This record gives sequence, structure tokens and C-alpha cells, in this order.
Amino acid sequence: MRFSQAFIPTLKEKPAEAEIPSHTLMIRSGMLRKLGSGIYSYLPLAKKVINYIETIVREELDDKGCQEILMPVLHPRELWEMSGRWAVYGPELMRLTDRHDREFALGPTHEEVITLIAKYDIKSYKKLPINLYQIQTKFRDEIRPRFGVMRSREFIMKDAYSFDKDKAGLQKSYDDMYDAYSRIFARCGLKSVAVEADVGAIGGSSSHEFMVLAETGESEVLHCECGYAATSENAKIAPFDDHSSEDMKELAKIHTPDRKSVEEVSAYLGVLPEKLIKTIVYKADDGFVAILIRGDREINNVKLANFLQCLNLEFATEQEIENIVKSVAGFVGPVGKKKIKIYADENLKSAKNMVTGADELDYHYKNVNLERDAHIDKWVDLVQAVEGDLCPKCGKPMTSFRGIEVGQIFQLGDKYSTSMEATYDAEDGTAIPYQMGCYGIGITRTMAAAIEQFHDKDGIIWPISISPYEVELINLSPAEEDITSFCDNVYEMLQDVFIDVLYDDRDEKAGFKFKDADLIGIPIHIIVGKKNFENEMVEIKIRKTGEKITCAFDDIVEKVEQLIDDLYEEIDKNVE
RNA sequence: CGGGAUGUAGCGCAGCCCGGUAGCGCGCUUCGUUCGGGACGAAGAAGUCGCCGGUUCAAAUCCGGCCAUCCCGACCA
Repeated sequence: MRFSQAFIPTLKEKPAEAEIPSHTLMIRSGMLRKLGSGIYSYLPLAKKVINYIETIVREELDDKGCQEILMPVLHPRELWEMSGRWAVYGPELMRLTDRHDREFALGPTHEEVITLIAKYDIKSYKKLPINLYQIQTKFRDEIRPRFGVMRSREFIMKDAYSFDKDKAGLQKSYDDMYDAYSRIFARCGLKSVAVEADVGAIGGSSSHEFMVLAETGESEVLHCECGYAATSENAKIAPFDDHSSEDMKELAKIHTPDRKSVEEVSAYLGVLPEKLIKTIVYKADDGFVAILIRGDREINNVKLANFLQCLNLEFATEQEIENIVKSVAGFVGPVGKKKIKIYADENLKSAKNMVTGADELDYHYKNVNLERDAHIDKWVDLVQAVEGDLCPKCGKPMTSFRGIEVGQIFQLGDKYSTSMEATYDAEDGTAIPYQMGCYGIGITRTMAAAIEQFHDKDGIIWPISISPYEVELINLSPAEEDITSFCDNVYEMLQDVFIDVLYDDRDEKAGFKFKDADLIGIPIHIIVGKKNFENEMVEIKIRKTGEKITCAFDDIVEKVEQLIDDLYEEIDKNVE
């Protein structure tokens, strides 16, 4: 492609709306333009990257025997009522009404549609297992779209659905997808890691998220050298140090005037925050509960919501604490008989001689020993894991990094097949619900994640496997006829050997073209300037390292082919 | 939805407090010079000042309402 003909509207200045590198760079490099909040047009460079990512996805999935289909974006309300998700999916489901007042959703995911397809047309065990996928625009009415394509309301996603006869089959399909995903992200040139994940609203049992490592990632991942890795919201931990060796002391009420927070009480009494127990009252779906957590730690809301099996979870108000719990905000505690259920983080089980609220204004208890002084309805893992916590598998301290979630795989089991009465006929003729799995990859998010992982102050540094072009040929002297006709020639020769090349033939200053080339981030630049030209040489620059090599005219094609091979080899060695 | 901000030329912004009919930089068009890290000169095109209403002789500017966009928090590929 000649740059002079290409639609690549680059920008010198940073756009006001962009916060993170991928967003800024996609706009500046002429890949992306905004239409509305969380709604974007993909210009030619972006579309090429998307195509390359999709090609890798298709190749790897097809290799596992998956088959591509295309399902509708528009879903009738009745379909979502079959699974019960019209009600539970919540405001994130983009809903609309047609001229006859019929209600529809714009599909955020396609479990319902695919299950219906299977229900009608995959009736025999002989047809199983089967895995169907699509690459489709998805809609999610995000509370707050941000970071450009990273969290948008409309995005391109690959979603696959597996159907198996039994759990063992599902496990096999799941393992295949796990393997395919690892290969896909590696082939995209990305450093990624699979972590244990929360199943969230989709439901089901086992799940992994694939995270691309990047400082700007929205998720914190805890991992251990033994291989354990999980998002911080989902991470389990080995119990922290206990105090079981202490003797239980006598319970005592102490005056703590106007000291409510952990910091205040801990400073006033001269004890460490870890000797305090916070008692937090929540309003859950079916009533109020009190949760106990060590003073220096936080409650993990995902764990709590999962444990309580509830959709809405909020703090009780001061009024509710007074009226329902018969206590005082800031001084709530577990000692004595209570009207509501009390659940304690299991790490408190061995804690001795703790400080808690005394359910009375300006008073706390000291020397509280939960098993002696309180009634705990259940001990549960509720703590938010942090860096330094011990690995649940091997007990070593875990470290943390940030990541961008680019894919997630789930074992759904028979959740949808049962609710939608989708069954196959087994060998003995009985109707059995499919065992299903679902597997997503955010295509456009993967593109953004690649930029987050690979950029510098000058612009994007594309991994060659998903780069919009493999080579950028830069003519620094378009006014010189001999140089230009030479460049035209090189352009032809490269195309003849199927190298995808962007040819900067524009009548612009050298610096201008260099800046654009660095910004756009094509991995290999061939620079044709006057001085080198007179010596029958060109310069080849590697975008990633900045390394510049000179190359004789006759060797250009061979050298470039070799450099391309090297870059692919570097990627391939990380593909299992 | 709560908190904070912004809306003026394609992009980035000033002007608003103190009302008098719009300006700067980049980009764009033409010409000339320049030509290895976002050149210079000259000439030019381009804006219903987010929308609706109010106050006023007069509104980008003051007042009210609405809309949109962005940032911080709770959700997710």
C-alpha cells in the first residue's frame, strides 16, 4: 500500500479523551475514531490488525475441530426468558423495542442462541462432541465505558460453545480450548498467563481467565512460583499467622470515646490493627448479615457475594444498624446473642484476645475470643488476598502483577441445557442435557492489550504476527527521480515475494515520516536516503530495538525475508 | 447511579469573571524555498460558540432546563 493513497490519519497531538497508551496510540496512529461513548470505528490499520488476530484464532480453533458459524445480534426477549437471564442479566444487557413493542436484546453473549440451535439440530449422541464458534460484534451497556476499545459498549468477540455427552467429554473440550488459547495468545506475540477465575453471572463450575501482562491492566493477579495464579478477587490463600499459642484472657469492655475506625481504635489502645476484628453489616438479597474480618484486611466482595448467593450487596446504613442490628455504627461487634447471621473469615478462627466493637456508643471489647464469646454461624474464606499472602498450594509468599483479561473459558455444565430443555438422545434412547462449555476472546481488546504490552514513547511496536504491515518502506527523497524509481522497484520486489509492505511515498520531510513510522509501529523499516543511495545501500531499522543495519541493494529482499523470519521465530518459540 | 469537570474550525486550546457579534497553535488548500527525526515564508478556506428557552438595545460571555463527552467509585471480553 502506498502511504499517499492510504487512509491513515495520524495525529501529532495527544487526544484529550485518551487516558492509557493503547487508546492514545490507536487514535494518534489513525487506527481508531470515536462515534460515541464506548463506540468506535476501526480504520484500515486497525481492521488489518483485527483480521490478523482473527486469522490466528480461526486457525487454532479449526485445528481443534471447531466449526465457525454466525449468529444474530438481535435476540428476542423470549429467548432470554427461557434461560432466566432476561431478569438476572441486569442493566448491562442492551435492550430495545421494535415498532410492534416487541422487546429484544443486543447479544452480549450467545449461550441462549447456541443452546437453541443444539436443542433442535444436535439430537444424537453420534453428533457429539461438537464445538461451534463465531466472531461477532457484541454489545454490553457498560456502566462506564473507558480506555477506548478496552472497555467499550460495542466490541468484537470470538465466542465458542462446546457440547459434550458427559463431564469427562466437557473436560476434554475445555482442555482443548485451554491449549488453543495458550497458542493463540502466544502466536499473537503476547505474554499471557491463565489464572483461576470467578464464574460470575454466566454460571458453571471451572473457569480460567487469560491475562495479558501490562501495567495498565485492570485486574491484579497473584501468582506463585509453584504455578498457582489467580485474580486477586478470586485468589485463595494459606491461613495467615495465628495466635493460637496465646492464652485466652478475660473479656473486658473498654471506653473508646469517639474512636470508630480501625486506625483510631488501634492507635488509641496501642495495639496493632491485626489484633482488631472489623464487623461489617451488609444488606444482602434476603436480609442483613454481619461479616467479621481482621482489622488490617479487606473483605473480598466477590467471595462474599458467591458465598451468600446474592446479586445485590450493599453496606447497611447507620439507621439500619441501629434499628435492625440494635447496635451503633462504628461500634458493631459479634459478642453476645445476635438477631442476624454472623459469618467470619476463616483466618480468624485461631485469633486470640482480639478487640471488637461492643454494640454500644464509645465502647469496645478487648480479649475477645470468637469461639468462646460469640456465635459464628459459619467460617468462610472471605478475605481479599494481597501481595505477600501465602500460596494456597505450596505456602510460599505470592507476588502480584497487573493484567488485561483477553479471554475466559468456562465449564457451564448443564446449566443452559437444563433450563432450556436442550437434550440429546443417548445410545439407550434417554434424553440427556448436554454438558456445555463456553469460551470467549475479546478480539478488539486483544489488539489494545498488544499495544499496552508493546509500545514506547514514540509509538506502537507491533508483534509481527499481528502487525498491520510487515515492512514499511520509506522514501526520504521523493523529489529525486532515480531514488523514487528505485523505491518503486523495491516495493514491487517485496510484493512479489508476498511481503506486506506500507510504502511511504509521500512528499514530506524525513523527520515527519520517521515520526509517523515509529508511531504506527510496523516492525521493520527500510529507509532509502540520498547518501546511502549513492553508495548503493539502504538502511534497515528494527522498530523494537532501534537497531539500524545497512544493506546493499542486491541483498534487500533476502535480508528483509530473513529479518521477518527471525521475528516470527522469536514468537514461535513461545508457542507450545 | 453518586462525586468532579468539560462542551468555541478536523485536532489541541484561549476568550466567559467584567455582555458589544470570535481568536491562537497544529492540520487542510495554493505558490515558492527547504529536504535524514513532526521545516520556513506568503496567500487562502474553514466555526448556527452542544441544544432549547429566558434576561438585555445587544449573549460564546449572565440565568434556567436539557443533551453529550471525560475523570473517580461499584460491573466485565
